[in-house]
Amino acid sequence: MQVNESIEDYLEQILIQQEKNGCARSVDIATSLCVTKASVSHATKLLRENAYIHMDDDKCITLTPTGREIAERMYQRHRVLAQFLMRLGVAEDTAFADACRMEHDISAETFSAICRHAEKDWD
Amino acid sequence: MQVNESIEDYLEQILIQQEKNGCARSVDIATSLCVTKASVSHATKLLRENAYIHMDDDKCITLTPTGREIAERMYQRHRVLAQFLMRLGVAEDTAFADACRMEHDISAETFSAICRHAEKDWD
DNA sequence: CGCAGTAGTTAGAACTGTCTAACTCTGCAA
DNA sequence: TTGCAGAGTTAGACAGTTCTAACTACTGCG
Repeated sequence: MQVNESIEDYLEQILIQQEKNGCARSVDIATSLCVTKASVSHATKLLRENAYIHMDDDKCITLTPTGREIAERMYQRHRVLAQFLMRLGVAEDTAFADACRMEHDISAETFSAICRHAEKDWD
Repeated sequence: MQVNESIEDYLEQILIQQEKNGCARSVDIATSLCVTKASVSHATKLLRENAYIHMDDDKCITLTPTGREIAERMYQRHRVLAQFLMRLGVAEDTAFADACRMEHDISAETFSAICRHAEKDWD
């Protein structure tokens, strides 16, 4: 299995819920990502098989160190990109939505450059 | 057919070749996008069926007005985004490669904001 | 106890985008 | 004329992502 956009989104969402509630539930992931429970079940099966997540007996999902590494990279990108776009004058909702897609596409070099500028005031 | 990332890439590449040579050829599109001729053939079939491109008897591909509109939007985004990233300090090659993916992801609002800042000097 | 609601899984299908392999067609050169 | 090279197409396969529909399992209430 290769880690692609969809997989990164699942991992990031699991991180967010894990931080908030201690662990993530399939049904909440489905709601947040606007997909069906079946899609989540399919994705979590893959993620389990590849040791990105762990699911205990009561279906509580937590990230393994490997999964967490990817999830935190995505989550950090998401926040920094959104902040950066807002600094450029983009409305918060749009900034978060666009950041959610951009986070998968940019190279480490571009992300570094954006980090260097995300704190600045330009206007 | 919905216009997605892959379709946008084909249209943009056709525009670039059309500007350069008067029309585009499947084999050159394949080389530029690093896909097989079969993939191009499949894509151009869809693009023809949906009136985004026209292919004359000697296989010369040109954009219809509808196709051109999308292609020009993508090409403009590509150039502006790449310029913007270079202003942030990203190397040219990386800037163009990242811009090529980002161009599909950003909203009109974010693109406007980037346009407003692409010309500025920050450093 | 029985039933309803909630959570999760599985099977099967569809769609997209790509690939390889095999084919046609055309033009050119020995 | 023959045959090769280049360009394009078609068929069939595969992987990824999603869906619907039907299922199981658990919980809690009347």
